[in-house]
Amino acid sequence: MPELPEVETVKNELAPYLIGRKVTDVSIFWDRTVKQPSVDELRRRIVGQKVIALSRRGKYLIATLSGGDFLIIHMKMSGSLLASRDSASPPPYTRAVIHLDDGTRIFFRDPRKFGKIWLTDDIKTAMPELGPEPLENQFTPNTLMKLVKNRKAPIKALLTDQTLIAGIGNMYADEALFSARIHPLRPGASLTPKEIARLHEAIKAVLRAGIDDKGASIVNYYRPGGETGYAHFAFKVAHGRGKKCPLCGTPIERITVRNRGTYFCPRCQKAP
DNA sequence: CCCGGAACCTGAAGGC
DNA sequence: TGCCTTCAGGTTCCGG
Repeated sequence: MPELPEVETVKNELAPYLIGRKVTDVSIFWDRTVKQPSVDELRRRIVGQKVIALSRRGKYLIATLSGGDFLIIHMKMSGSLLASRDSASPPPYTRAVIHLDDGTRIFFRDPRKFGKIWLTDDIKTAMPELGPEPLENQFTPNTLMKLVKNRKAPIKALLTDQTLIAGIGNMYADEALFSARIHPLRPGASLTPKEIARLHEAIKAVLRAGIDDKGASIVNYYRPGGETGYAHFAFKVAHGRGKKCPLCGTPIERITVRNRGTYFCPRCQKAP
């Protein structure tokens, strides 16, 4: 699913459909999509509440509702939120539909059924403790150094650990490591201050570029209006099977780190 | 606490 | 055409 740039794009583009609207009904087609409370209670509680604000924390999308509740959505690997202002039937793999008082419907399309929805008056019950937002000023090179300096896990695994930094996923971790010329298997503690500085800058740059390009549409990611994003066209190594390094021409390699496909240039990113 | 791997799901794509 | 394997934007749980 969506990583930080994709969720940020969904938040920005969904807001005009949602803000100020009242929820008139909710349909759930796959019960386990609703994590909390029960499907029946969700429907009973949300109907009549107005959407006051839409925000993002890490990869979580948070709608603030007028009745004191929050509707929290995580799209996980394959989820999309699609807005429909006509009467078209829900697209395939729609797991939930939110009906609004102006006739708009929001489809939660999620082929792999990993996505989750919560309705709660306490955000903490839905979200675990998350690390800092990497695009906010509080995230400095020093922050990054403290997070990795005593860790021997591969830096790739640390970057995608949401309790350390919120919002970086598989693709943008690979892109940031390539940009900083750091091998994904380097233990966190082995990074030099210079490398930390490069990585910090690279994280911000790849995430900002991803947002500017409205997210990456490799598979299953669509923006609320149904359009794709463009960020994947700018990827240097992510999903780069069979491609060559844009800097040196060496074939991109794929390894597995924590069960996730990891792409890098074996020449620009020296092995540990 | 830290680390690695399996589990949760379904479909697309490529090899034979 | 089939069948089988691999791969896919994530998180959580379990064992060492």
